[in-house]
Amino acid sequence: MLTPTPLLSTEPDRTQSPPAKRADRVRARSAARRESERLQLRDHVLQIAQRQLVAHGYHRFSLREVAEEAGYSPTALYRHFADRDALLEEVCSHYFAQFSAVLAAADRSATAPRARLMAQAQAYVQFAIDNPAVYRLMFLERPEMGMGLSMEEVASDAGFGVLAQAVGALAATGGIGSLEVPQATMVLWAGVHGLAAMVVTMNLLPPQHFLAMTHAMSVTMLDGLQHG
Amino acid sequence: MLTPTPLLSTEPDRTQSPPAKRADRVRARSAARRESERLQLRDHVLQIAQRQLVAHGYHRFSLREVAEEAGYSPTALYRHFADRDALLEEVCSHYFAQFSAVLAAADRSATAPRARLMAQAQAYVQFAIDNPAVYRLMFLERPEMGMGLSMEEVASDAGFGVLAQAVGALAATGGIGSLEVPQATMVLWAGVHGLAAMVVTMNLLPPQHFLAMTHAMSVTMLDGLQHG
DNA sequence: ACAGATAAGTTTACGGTGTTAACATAGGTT
DNA sequence: AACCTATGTTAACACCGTAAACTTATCTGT
Repeated sequence: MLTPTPLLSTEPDRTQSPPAKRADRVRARSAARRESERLQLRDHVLQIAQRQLVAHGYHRFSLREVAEEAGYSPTALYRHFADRDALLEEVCSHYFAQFSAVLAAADRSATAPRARLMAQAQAYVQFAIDNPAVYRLMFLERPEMGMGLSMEEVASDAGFGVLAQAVGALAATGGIGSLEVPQATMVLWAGVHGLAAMVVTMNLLPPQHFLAMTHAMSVTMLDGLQHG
Repeated sequence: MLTPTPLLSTEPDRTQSPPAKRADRVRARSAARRESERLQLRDHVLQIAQRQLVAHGYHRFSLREVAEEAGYSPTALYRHFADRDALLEEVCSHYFAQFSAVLAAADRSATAPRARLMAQAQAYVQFAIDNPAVYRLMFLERPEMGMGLSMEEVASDAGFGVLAQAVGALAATGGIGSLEVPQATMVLWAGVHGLAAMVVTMNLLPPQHFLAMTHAMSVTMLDGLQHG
């Protein structure tokens, strides 16, 4: 509408690639603009999905309501996401990045392996306290996560590089007893995950208690690893 | 129909209780029979609900399908259960009994406090492996569980009497370091719960691995408690 | 410049869910 | 015989995710 694209018929052979003519540039920019619009829309929808997820909780999350707030018909979202789960999966991966950034920051807040692990545990549970619906989505509502992996793959690849690395550092100082690094990593993860799961599912204690329990659990496990 | 209850108008004062007449007995038995029928139906529906829960998993559980298999219209169930959640709550409480029986049996399989706790942990995760949908329902899908409880109440009353008792026994032998019994109980529970939650949500490792990890986690935590 | 393909959005529709309201009816009570 | 209550039914509402058909705008190839 605003770009009439006037001269075009003067160039009959547009298949030869090296000398890019004006029409090609116009076409390229047009495609880029459309692609950017598409990405912008995707991002917009994703942000709304995030907001609604944290606002209404995981159970009430509805694709139709996301579409309504975004100003589209429900089925329009299917041009951009395969289905509801795919949409949630993308929300998920966004928060996964944020989550591992939080853990990495906690890891950097100390130098001794033990202190690094303690800080990570604290940050882990704090994240669950701050984003219950998100943690639930990431770790409690995805049966298709993994399957057929080895312990090593799970312990290292699944976004827990920082954890596995800190455990490795602890092992180097003799802080792990008879356990292998992957096993110790999984045990530590499972322990903290148990607390986080409690935080986001049953609310039987105020959050601060869980932070205190995280501390207790961390020292218990780390002591136990050392004397194993 | 079968009980015509002939002589009744001859007795004006039925409020006096001691001399129970024939009519009263008939009425009582009739009421008892109806009540028993009602309970029988409730039980029938509950059994079907259990079956479907373990068969289809938590997410696919549907009140309408339960009603269909039971041979009733969907709305009929509302005469016996407040709503879907109430129905699931009853299924839940049934399995809670079974679960704590399993834990108690495991507890009795050993005498030393530490061995008792190890056995309980193993049985705990085994239960989750055997009944994933049930464990999920019991511990992962109920936001209304508790709230406003103290740590002591949670650690003891919430069906974990066996666990708390074993921890108490361990504490008596000096097996707990600086932690109080309720705190130690919660830490142990959370640790094993983390493994169980992993079993029933993500399936990234075969079940046997989780049993091995349960062992590793138990010894780690128990060692850690001792040297804390 | 015009015909055709492609992409993005719409409306409509299907099958599913939990739940409420209005009605039917059998049984026991008065 | 009249009444009431418990236990069912059907119909209906408001959601849900998703597939199919259609509309419309934009870009593309001849």
